[in-house]
Amino acid sequence: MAKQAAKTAITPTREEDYPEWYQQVVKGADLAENSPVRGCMVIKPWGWGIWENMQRVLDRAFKETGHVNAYFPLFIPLSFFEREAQHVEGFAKECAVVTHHRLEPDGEGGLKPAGPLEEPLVVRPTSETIIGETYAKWVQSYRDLPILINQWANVVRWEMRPRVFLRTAEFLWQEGHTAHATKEEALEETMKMLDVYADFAENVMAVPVIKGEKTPAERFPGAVNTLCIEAVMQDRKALQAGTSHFLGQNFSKASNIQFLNAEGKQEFAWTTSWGVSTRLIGALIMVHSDDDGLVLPPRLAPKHVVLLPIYRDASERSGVLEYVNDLANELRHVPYFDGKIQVEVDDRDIRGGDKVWQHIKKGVPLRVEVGPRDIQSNSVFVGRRDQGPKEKKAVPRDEFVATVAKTLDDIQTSLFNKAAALRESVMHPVDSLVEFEAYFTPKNPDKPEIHGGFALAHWADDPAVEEKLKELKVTARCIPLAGPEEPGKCIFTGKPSNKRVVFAKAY
RNA sequence: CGGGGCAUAGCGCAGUCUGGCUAGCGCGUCUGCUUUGGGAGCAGAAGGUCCUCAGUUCGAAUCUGAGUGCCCCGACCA
Repeated sequence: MAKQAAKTAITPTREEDYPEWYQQVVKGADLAENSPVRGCMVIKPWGWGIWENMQRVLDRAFKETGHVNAYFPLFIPLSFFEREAQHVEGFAKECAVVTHHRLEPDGEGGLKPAGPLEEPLVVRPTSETIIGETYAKWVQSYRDLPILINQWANVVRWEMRPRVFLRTAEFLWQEGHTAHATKEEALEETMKMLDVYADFAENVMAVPVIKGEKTPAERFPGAVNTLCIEAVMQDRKALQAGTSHFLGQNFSKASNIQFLNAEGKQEFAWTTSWGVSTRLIGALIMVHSDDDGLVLPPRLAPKHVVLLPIYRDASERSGVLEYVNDLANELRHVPYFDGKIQVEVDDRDIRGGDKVWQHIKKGVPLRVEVGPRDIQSNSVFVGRRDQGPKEKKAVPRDEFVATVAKTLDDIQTSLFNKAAALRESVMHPVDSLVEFEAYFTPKNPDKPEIHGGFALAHWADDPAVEEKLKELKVTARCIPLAGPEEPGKCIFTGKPSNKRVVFAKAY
């Protein structure tokens, strides 16, 4: 007797234990695993495939907006790092520092660090300082500007509470660093890249975002202004999915990026920086996935279609495989998004049900079963990942091939719409502190249930507000750019306010 | 950095209190056979410095001491 099949592929469900569900989705989809180094993860091929797709699409967007790629060192001399006071304050506590350059026997069979460095090296938590130092050498005249460079790199921030993809000690990202002759141009760049991110999140990740400006307390250390995109996860918490910083002249003064303008006067350049990281994969998981595992938007899925040959014995096998391989080859020529349909034929010798569930847990958008019966009727049996695992239907083979790209677009759209509906359902105007507190207080404080959401409330920049927010474990996510001007009173201090701010618990 | 807990097979655990046969169990892994349109069954196999070091003892996974690592709660997290 087969044992009772679990109702969902992932246990626990989102409702039962959201953080644990997240970890099980990552495991079930074979995206990544924890490594022997605390806080550092091994990204496995399926997870890496998603990141590669993100990189490809973003990289093209950066090139289309006039940027080029380059690479700067992993190590930053401590003295560079010290130059921008705010920057130091923000990052000092999470820096890994290299102090030695050699190992030697410790006399007990092991090794110990030897050869102390004259100046310690900080493993980059971000590269403003080292890139600023380099730009200072490159820039002499207004004719050398703008500099529009991006780099793909790893960075290290020694986090106390790591979580796979969402907060890891080492993570991968891209960081754009630009220098401009005028403030206006730098501001325009900051906004332009925010739009690139928002467009990517919505059209490629199928994740609706709120574009906004950070409050002073949440700003990047050393920035004049930080813009961000914020997304709603299924547990109603917020996740910052991308940031774009207007750095003013803070870093150019710290690194001495000066140029001679057209009037022959020395000026400091205006700089920006902007980045997104492997954290986006965490966002992808928490926005779309369900209790059966990962759900991938087709535009980022490493494979769009998995073909599952079904046969009983060797005599059936060759016929089915021939049919399936033929179908795979035809599909591989079908254009989709910015390339072709990616197809996997899974003929591994493992039990059928187990195999199908593996692909469900990995979030492959389309599963196609082909057995002797289907071949007889020249049709295929199709399951969509955005629908239930049992909702499958027979489709004539040629129709499937002709409509596969459109079907993937449908899935992409349905995922976006579902996420947009979720976001709408958790946006909530709040007009009093009492209401605010109630909104963000779980019924069960020991094991908080899914609660809260995105509270839109009037706000004033005041230390008392920070105090209250900390108590509730809520943060000001952003001042939405699109939010209407609306006179009101700060719900914390009673001070006048002309716009609502988004508040939420956050990752 | 403060408070608490844990350390035995890849993972989850029992055994420790009360020292004593060859250190077990579940899951997973591997192999074979039977199965396969929905998460299989049977048979077999591999896999352990019982965290480390020192001590007590005829004998230590078990008792004692020191060390190390990890987890949870706080602090911290642009």
